[in-house]
Formats: sequence, C-alpha cells, structure tokens
Amino acid sequence: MKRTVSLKENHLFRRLYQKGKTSADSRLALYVRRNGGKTNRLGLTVSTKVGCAVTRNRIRRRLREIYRLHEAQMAEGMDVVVVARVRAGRSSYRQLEESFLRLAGKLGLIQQGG
RNA sequence: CGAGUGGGCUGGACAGCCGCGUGGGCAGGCCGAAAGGCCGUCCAUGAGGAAAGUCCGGGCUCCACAGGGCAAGGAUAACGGGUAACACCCGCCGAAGGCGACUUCAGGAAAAGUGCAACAGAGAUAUACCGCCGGCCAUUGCCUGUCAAUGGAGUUGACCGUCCGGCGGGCGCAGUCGGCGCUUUGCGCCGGCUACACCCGCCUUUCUUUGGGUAGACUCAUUCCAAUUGGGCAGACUCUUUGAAAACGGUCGGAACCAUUGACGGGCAAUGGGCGGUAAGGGUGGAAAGGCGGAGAUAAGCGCCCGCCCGAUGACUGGGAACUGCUCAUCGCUGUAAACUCUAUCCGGAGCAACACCGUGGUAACGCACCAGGCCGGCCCGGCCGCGUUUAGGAGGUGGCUGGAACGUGUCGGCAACGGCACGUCAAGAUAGAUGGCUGUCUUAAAGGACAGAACCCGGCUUACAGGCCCGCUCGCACC
RNA sequence: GCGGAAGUACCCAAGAGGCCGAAGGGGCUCCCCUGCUAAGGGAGUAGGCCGGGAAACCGGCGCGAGGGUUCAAAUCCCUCCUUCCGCG
Repeated sequence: MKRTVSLKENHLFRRLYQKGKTSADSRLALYVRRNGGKTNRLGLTVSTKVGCAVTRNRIRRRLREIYRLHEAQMAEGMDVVVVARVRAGRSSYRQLEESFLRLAGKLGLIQQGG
C-alpha cells in the first residue's frame, strides 16, 4: 500500500460519516470523500457485533488485502472507510471482494477499465 | 467381545507467487551540516491449550506508613506435606453414592450466646388436649354392717326353666346295673348304660381382617334432546380370606336365716366438676428427646433397673496427625452457622491506561523591546508574527517490554505433588494493533469445517472445544 | 484495564426462606354508557411448557441456565450466559 496511509483519528471518521458519499449492501458499507491531498487514507471498522476477535481480525485482513490488490485502479486523494456488517462474518473472501468492487464502482472510486 | 472408569498427548505437514510486524546486515539510492530518517535488498523470526472469563494468588511500579498492634471490612476452614503464594496440587482420614474401578463433599464450633423452624399436630424445645392414675365435691345405682318394725320360715335342702350353638369322635372321672372274688352293712376287678367337663374335626351365626366382582343412585361428556356408551367419586350387596367369640337364670322350703321399710354407718361402680401425678399410648411432621425386648417396682408411669444395639465425651492401644479399635468409665444433648455469631489463620491501597523521561499549540507570571528577528517569496516591494525565561499543564513520543519462581534432556531424593544437580537452548513484543490472498502435493473418513487472537509477566481455577492417539484399572459374557 | 447494576407471565413490574399458580397495573373477553366510535364505569376467566384424556379434569416441571445448602429456594451460596451503566 504505497500511496495509502491508515485513518486513525475519531474526528476524521465522524466527518466522513456525516459528509462523505455512502454506498452499502448487506455485507459492507463504504464511505468516500475527497481529502485534498495526493495520498489515500483507509479506515476499517469492524464492530464487536460481527463476532469474536478471531473473526474480526480475519475480516480486517481480507478487506486490507482486497484494497491492496486493487489499489492501482483507484482514484487518488480520497478518504475511504469500510464498515463490516454482521453478515460479513460468514462471508468468503470472494463474496467480500465482489461487494467491495460493486460499491466502489458505484461511488466512482475505481476507474473501471474493464 | 461388550459396558464402564481414571489419566496423559495432540489440535495438520510441506512447497511456490504476491503482501505484513519486529530484529540484524548492506560497498545501494534519496533527504540532511551532522546525529539520523525514508526507500530498496538479504537473512532470522513471528499467537494458545485454553491466548478467553477476570474468579483467586504472586512478581513489578507508585502512594501511605518509624516499627508494631487494635478496630472495621473481607477471605479461608478435617489432617500431613508441596509451593514465592493461593480458594491450587499431592497424600491420607471421615461422610455420601456406586456390584466395582472410582466419583463427590464451603469437611471447624449448635454443650458460649441470640435468632428462625410455615402448614399439620395435643405439643416444636418444651407442652398436657385425649388417655392412664390418686385424692376432693355432687348425683345415681349396687352390695353390706348395727338397731327397730312387719312378713315368711323348724333341721339330708329340693325342683324347674332356658341353656353351655348343632352333629360326630376321643380321653378321663362320677353314678348306676349285672357278674366274679374276698378280710361280706363293705371293698376290689371285669363288662354294659347314662350324664357332665375337657379336647379335636366339620357346619351355623356375629365381629374383625385380606384380595376381588358388581346392581342402582350422583356427577362429567361425545354439536341440541332422549336413549345408549365411556370416565370420575363413593362403596350397599356378594365371593374369598385371617383371627376371635357363642351365658346361666329362676322358684319353693328355711332355726341360723331371708325379704321389705326407716334411722345411723361402711364399701364398690358409673357420670360430671375441680386439683394433682405421669410422659408408656394417640399419628401430625423433616424433626416428638436414644432404639428393640423384658422384669420388678409403682396409684399410674418413666433408662428407674436388666440384656442387646446406636451415638457423644474422656481414659487406654495403634498412627507423625486427622483418626481408629478390643475394652473401661460417664452421659443420652432436635435441625440450621451457604442466619447472626464464636474460634484459628491470612489480607495496607491502587494498578503498565502503574510509573519515569522528552514535550507542540494555547494559557499565566516575570524580564526585554517597538529596533532587531522569524515565516511566505528566486529577489525588491508587499503581507503575517512581539521575543526570551520560568511554573503549572500535558496532544503526542520514548522507556517500562520481555532471560524468566523459563524451557528441554538426563540423573538423584520422594508413594506423589515437588525438589536438588549436570548439560543444552533463547523462542512474538505490536500500539486502530502484524499470520492474509491465490495455487499445488501428502497424511486423513474429513484439512473449503473444533473452540478460539498475546497487549507488563508468572502460578492456578473455571468455562468452550471437531476429531485423533496412547496408558492404567473395573464389571459382565464366551473360549482355552 | 478497573468498577457496578439487572434478568419474574405478551408488556411494565411487586415479592428478600414456608400460607407463592406467584401482589398490582396494562393487555384480553363480556356488559353499561353513545346515533356510532374513542374515552370513562362495572364484572370476569385463563395465565408458560410437558404428559394423560373426546372433554370436564388430573399429574409433573417452570422466576436467565446449571449445580449446591436446607425439612423447604424466585429469595441463601458457587459457576456460567445475556443486557445495561460508570472511570479512562
């Protein structure tokens, strides 16, 4: 993740939830907003309602891997927050990837080459 | 072979590509005056048996405290050992459960004191309702003594009725008749008859007991009404079965005597009232003041006494102790402390978000100054900012941070928990939190599917867990 | 990381060892009131699960779950589960 840093502060999350563009399905929720810089910032949220610590870690790693593998296609200078919902705990990697790509395309985060 | 019981181990392995955290190397690249930072590359390494729950015990750090004690609050609880310590572990004792292997137990004190024990029951830690017993009083009945009156009555007593249920049998005794003998008013022996008592068997009646059957009534119901049918409640009747029971009364005669009436007494029984004794019996309860049997004594009763058993305490034996056992002595006490309490032992408080260091912006105080300086800008012009020190503060950062009551192997001591010694090894240290994605091979019944993520560290406990492997032991069946 | 509270019928809930099939209210059913409804007033049953039965009815288990103490547990004790709150 060469052009991406992680999003950590709570006030940035709040601003994104209030002012960012939203798209969601039953597995994931995606928030996107332009941040004015050149690098992307990624935040991941998995609440304790999803499952135990092992399950939450697995979802977080899969989401980070999905983001890493599609980083080259993404627009620059964006703040991105991915929220995992309850059904994500029982979803496979392929299902998560499909949901992420569909939501990101809907929000214009990914320039669809093909 | 089947069923069971206790314990231990394991919790997939290997390879390729892309990617991540930490540590180290590099003559590499970029930034920087330097310290150093970033990138790149190579090497090493990278979650558990429970990392979980946070239920106990410690290390470590800070705070309080001269040291210690008391109080409050809390925890623990047979005994001996292990341990840094423990609510842990091992051994052992006791109790409960199991045919057994074995399992479970907050397992001190109820005789220091206080509290609680609903309902039921006469009574709940002592009671007196019924019952049993002894006095007292009242009433009634019966028996009886003395006296008086009236009546009956004169010397072997006799007789009657109903009935000891009925029938049959047996034994004994008595009476009587006949025969014989003798010591001849009599006695003995043999035989017959009769009556009575007792015993046995069968039948009858009544009461009691055991187990069945069932008419009718009442009641509930199959959509309404009626019938039928079924259920519920109660148990008349009947069958069967256990045990027990089936009496005597009257009349006449009569000296003594008897009957009636009256007076004065005595005794017994019943009923009622009241007083006292008793704790055997009642059948309620989880619990009724040791249990079973017996004798004497008593007004009636009672471990009051005796035999056997049970339990507690003390002495003695064995054991290191809890405890145990042959015996002896004394005693017979409800349960509850996961009710208060008492006894013994232990605990100062908070927690790595502790704590130590560096420290932005903004704020306060003091000093200096309106110059100089700093920032933006290639430069001029221009624009913006007061500066320094100190205190408090503390975004954030660094340390704390992993070599330790450590792990492995061997050996020695110990029943064991565990401990001693020798050799070897260094195995995550993150900070929004590193193990993921894709693919292949092997083991496997199944790996695409157990439970589950370190957060300062350690010892335990508890809880979750797909499966796999190994060992000890018990019971049952079969065979040799 | 540390500390605290709660769990009772469909809902809100009382009860703090025994008379507890478990107070009370909402809800439910019926009646009154009204031209009709709402509101208001009055009365009443059952309260969940399992088993037997055609029904009347009978029996057992249930106060978050599982154990224990006690003659007796919603209540006392232990372990676990769930939910909520506070510090930071």
